[in-house]
Amino acid sequence: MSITLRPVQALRLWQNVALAEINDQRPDLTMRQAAILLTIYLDPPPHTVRGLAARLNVTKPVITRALDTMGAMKLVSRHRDQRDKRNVLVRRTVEGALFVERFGDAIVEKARGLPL
Amino acid sequence: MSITLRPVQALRLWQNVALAEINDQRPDLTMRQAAILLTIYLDPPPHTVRGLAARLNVTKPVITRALDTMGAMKLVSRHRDQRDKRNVLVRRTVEGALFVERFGDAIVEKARGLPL
DNA sequence: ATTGAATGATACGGGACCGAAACGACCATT
DNA sequence: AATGGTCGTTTCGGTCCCGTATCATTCAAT
Repeated sequence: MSITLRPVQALRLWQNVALAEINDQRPDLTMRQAAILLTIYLDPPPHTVRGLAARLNVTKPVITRALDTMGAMKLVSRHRDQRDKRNVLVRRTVEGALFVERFGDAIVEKARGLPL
Repeated sequence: MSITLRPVQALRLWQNVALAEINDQRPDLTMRQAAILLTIYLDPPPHTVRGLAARLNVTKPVITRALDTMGAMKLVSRHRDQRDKRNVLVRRTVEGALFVERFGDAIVEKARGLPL
């Protein structure tokens, strides 16, 4: 068994989530920022700039800038790797975990309300 | 009965769709643009700038600019309302319909591949 | 110690978006 | 015809993002 969605339901779901996100106070993340954030919170650590860039298939400055922005939002934090000081380890934060959790709940809620 | 998703599944779904969108050639839409496009294709016409602005709870320039961008991408088209020439009617395009259809299919596909 | 590779950050020019305000075209009422 | 309201667009100043190229730091191998 797997999650079954019809295309029109999928689109309606995306629309409803997008509408909800837009109307929240929080400045909305770009698609790339969202992908980075979710990767940090869903994929197993450690997460480095280079690793994230490879995972998303984007350049490193994209990751650096996204971490700047989301770091200012307190959604992620950066730490130098003490074993190899070239590396930066990206870590989760309490605020970030809460944000991701709320986001997941919002999607679930919109999915529940979908017409069949 | 309704669509049932667990939060972690919802997040994984969003991540996978975002990752797929980023790696497609197509320049990705902002959250607002996506909401506008989906509203045009899912909600019943006619669609006006003012109506879309009210639906999304954003200002009119946001709609105008999004229509500029997505019009250049051929995802939507604009037409003056001949009955009231102040209005602009936003219409679907073949390319836009195809884009939305593909997007829906992509979400469905990612949902199907979700671990339980 | 020196060299070369690897990592992440930064500089630069260009483009897109935002909110607020002003604008032109159009309609409806008088 | 004049007036006030409605609709969509444009302008303004500012911020953020992008891709490319370059930079400083650190590591590893000589």
